[in-house]
Amino acid sequence: MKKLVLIDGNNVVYRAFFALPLLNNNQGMYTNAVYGFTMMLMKVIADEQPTHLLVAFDAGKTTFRHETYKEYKGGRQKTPPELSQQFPLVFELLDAMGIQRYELDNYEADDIVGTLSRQAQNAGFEVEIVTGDKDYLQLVDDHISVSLIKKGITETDSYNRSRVHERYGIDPEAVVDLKGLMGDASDNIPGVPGVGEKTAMKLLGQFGTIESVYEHLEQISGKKLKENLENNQQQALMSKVIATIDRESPVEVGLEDCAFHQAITPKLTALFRDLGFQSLLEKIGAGATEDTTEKVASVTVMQLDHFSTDTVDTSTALIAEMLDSNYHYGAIIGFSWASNKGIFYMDTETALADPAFAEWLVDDQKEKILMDSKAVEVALKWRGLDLRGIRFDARLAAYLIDTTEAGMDLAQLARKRGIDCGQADDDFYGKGVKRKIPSGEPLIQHLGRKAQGLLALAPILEKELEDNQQRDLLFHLELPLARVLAKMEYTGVKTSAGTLRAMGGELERTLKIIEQDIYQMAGLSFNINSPKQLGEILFEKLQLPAIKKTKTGYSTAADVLEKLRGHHEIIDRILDFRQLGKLKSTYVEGLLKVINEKDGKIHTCYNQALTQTGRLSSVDPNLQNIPIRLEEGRKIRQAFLPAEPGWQIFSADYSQIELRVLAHIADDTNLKQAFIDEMDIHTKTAMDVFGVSKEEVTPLMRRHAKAVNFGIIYGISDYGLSQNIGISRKEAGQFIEKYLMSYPGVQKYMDEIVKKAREDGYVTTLLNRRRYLPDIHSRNFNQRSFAERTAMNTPIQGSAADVIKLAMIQMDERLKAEHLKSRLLLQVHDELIFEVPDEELDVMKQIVPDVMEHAIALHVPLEVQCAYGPTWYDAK
DNA sequence: TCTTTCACGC
DNA sequence: GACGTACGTGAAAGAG
Repeated sequence: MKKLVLIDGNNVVYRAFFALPLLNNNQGMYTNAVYGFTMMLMKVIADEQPTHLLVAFDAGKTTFRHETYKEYKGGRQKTPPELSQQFPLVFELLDAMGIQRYELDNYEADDIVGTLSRQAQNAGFEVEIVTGDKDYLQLVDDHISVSLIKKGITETDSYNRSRVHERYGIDPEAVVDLKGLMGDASDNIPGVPGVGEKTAMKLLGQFGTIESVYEHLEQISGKKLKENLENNQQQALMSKVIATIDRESPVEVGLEDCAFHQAITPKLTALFRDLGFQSLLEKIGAGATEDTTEKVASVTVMQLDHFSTDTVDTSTALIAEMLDSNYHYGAIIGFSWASNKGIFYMDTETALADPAFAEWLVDDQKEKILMDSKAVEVALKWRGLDLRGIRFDARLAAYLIDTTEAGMDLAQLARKRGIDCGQADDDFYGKGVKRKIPSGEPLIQHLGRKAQGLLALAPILEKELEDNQQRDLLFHLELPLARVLAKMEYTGVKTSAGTLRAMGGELERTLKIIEQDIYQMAGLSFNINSPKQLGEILFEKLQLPAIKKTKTGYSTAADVLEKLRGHHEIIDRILDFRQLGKLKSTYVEGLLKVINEKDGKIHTCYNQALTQTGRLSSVDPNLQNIPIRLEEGRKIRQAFLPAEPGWQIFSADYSQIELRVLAHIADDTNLKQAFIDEMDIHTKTAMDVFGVSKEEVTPLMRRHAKAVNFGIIYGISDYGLSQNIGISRKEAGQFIEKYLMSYPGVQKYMDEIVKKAREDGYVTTLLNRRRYLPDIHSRNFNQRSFAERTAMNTPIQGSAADVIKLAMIQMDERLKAEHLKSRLLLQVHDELIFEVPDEELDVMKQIVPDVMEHAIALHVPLEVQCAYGPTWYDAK
């Protein structure tokens, strides 16, 4: 069977442009509309399998419709240049795919589509039209259907005759009558005043056409409506004419010209590559692999069987290749380095056994440039080698320059700056199950190129830091911090597997009981962990009211279940089951899996170049989200112990560091004074927001005030706040407003930081950490609001991160200076956890708050609270 | 293998 | 008024 797909090119390109953020390729061309259009096109081809395909475009500004009505499409916003630039690219793409495209002077895309669809139906084709424009529904016929783009760019709704009738209560032929009556603001078609969709549908349901409506005017009830119809008869009829698609336009392409055969041509892959469409390249099975290898000339890499200082210089780029995601336990594939003396390679075994190599590594005076220096340092520590003289880390530098670049591969970072450094690791080694490690010359070449690329990249990154005034941030904060973190990770935290196993057994028994209870209440067994099955039980079998839906079904999230508490006793049991199940799977079983058998410790990995705010993150395992709020979960902390007998776990946390930082940055008199007076900040906020005295603050008021402070710190919206404390969005908005009125300095800061973000495109923290906010200019309300809240929030959260990082470095130095045995183990955003010998407890109680509180001088005092005990649980 | 949903911390 | 709402990590289910 022959199938013709007709696409309204203008409409789809427009939709794509507004649906997607402004993407750039590496040449600075905007590509979002082309990208979205291509996605849609590929999806349509895959779904419809057309034998014939044509994309129609509007030809120019004026059309025959302007002769009838010169205001047609008047008042439209001019096409943004970012979008018009992309049309030539769309044409190029269609040509490369061998797809017929067509425009016709004096006509619009819909006339072309209307004409061809009629011809095709007569010739026995099935026709599918793709557009976002509802006017096309008038073309729907027995063999013509219209796919309307719903949202995004690839989601569509297909309309045939019966669906049109179902949705609008009229036949497709009457769509133009509907439009004539109700008008269309976007095309500047007037219609009849006071007649909208509902009235028009009613009238047409009764009389069928506009003409017939006017023949039966006397039957129409409603004085005003009748009057409007009478006074605007000409306008209504003219609107109908304007809205009617010309199905007899002088189209010069024939159906046979639209024949389509899918083929992936070199032209197409080249175009995708130019546009930077990596994911689409992969989709069509032409990943970036082959041709990058051909382009790169080979480099001379000397393979050494022993280390010589003649190969290194005052500055040397070192690669210790590791592919395992966990550098504590992963293998080192090989070493390479590059300096003024050349490029060198040593296999792992040889290098690790060579004392001269070890001596160079440990030499503080021999400066090394690395990528992910902490990982290399830790991996070498496990092999008994000390790495010193780390002068530069390309990963950290890239992270400071632009947080969004931190995840990039060395080759990607280099290529962006015009340095050829061979293939990306994922391309060279393959990824996922396909990963394999080549040996011999290819590996040597790859590692050699990486070292060479790193050597060339470092000064460029350093220059960029210089331009951003971020040199201090790297050299005096992140790099020294990496050394501290390396020590913490390598040290690890002693963890009692016995304690965890005992908790696991206990949880297992409780879960069994709860499980049985739930099955009994539900009347059958099912998988409680499956939101799908659980949803069906709760909302279908038990008929509980479904409050929220997710994309795939009913939401069964905790906040939803919380609201159903009174409805059925099963809810409480499910919440218990969830809570305990989480403890068992993530914490008991998860942690047991990562205890090192040799030393009985857990060694986490901190990611120092990931978060957009400057905080650290912790993986493998995540030790920054060990339960604390609920007692059952908090007990997990009993498994974390000091490594030595007679030692204690010592914890020190900043009290309200974010709000203190806010008081400082915003320089708000009221907020500063609250901290100087050592007030309970949530009570103080409650007093200000609710306008009451200290004594009048109720626990509920304090709880709400706390949520407001929480919202300020995390940059949540009025909606988020309303959800948190279960009030209306309007009330939440009023809380925020009251807050800002009470703290005018904060209000001023919020206004100014958003303004600054718009001017600069980024915001900064106390120590000049940067976060770019391209969405601050977005036309999409959501994206823009989000960027604005981020602008307000990032300096607060990021500066707090700066402060604790400073404190960690200073703490490390202080411990060294005072020859203490106490060790820093963990950081949890505003909290430092140490292990401390009993005899050092007194001095630590002095030193730790001293260092943390004076890590940096703010306009408000910083306050630190300490606690200690035999386990992490007891340090409260 | 990838995506979605849920839950833990700050 | 739109629309979906702080940042992270990890487990489990289910679709492909």
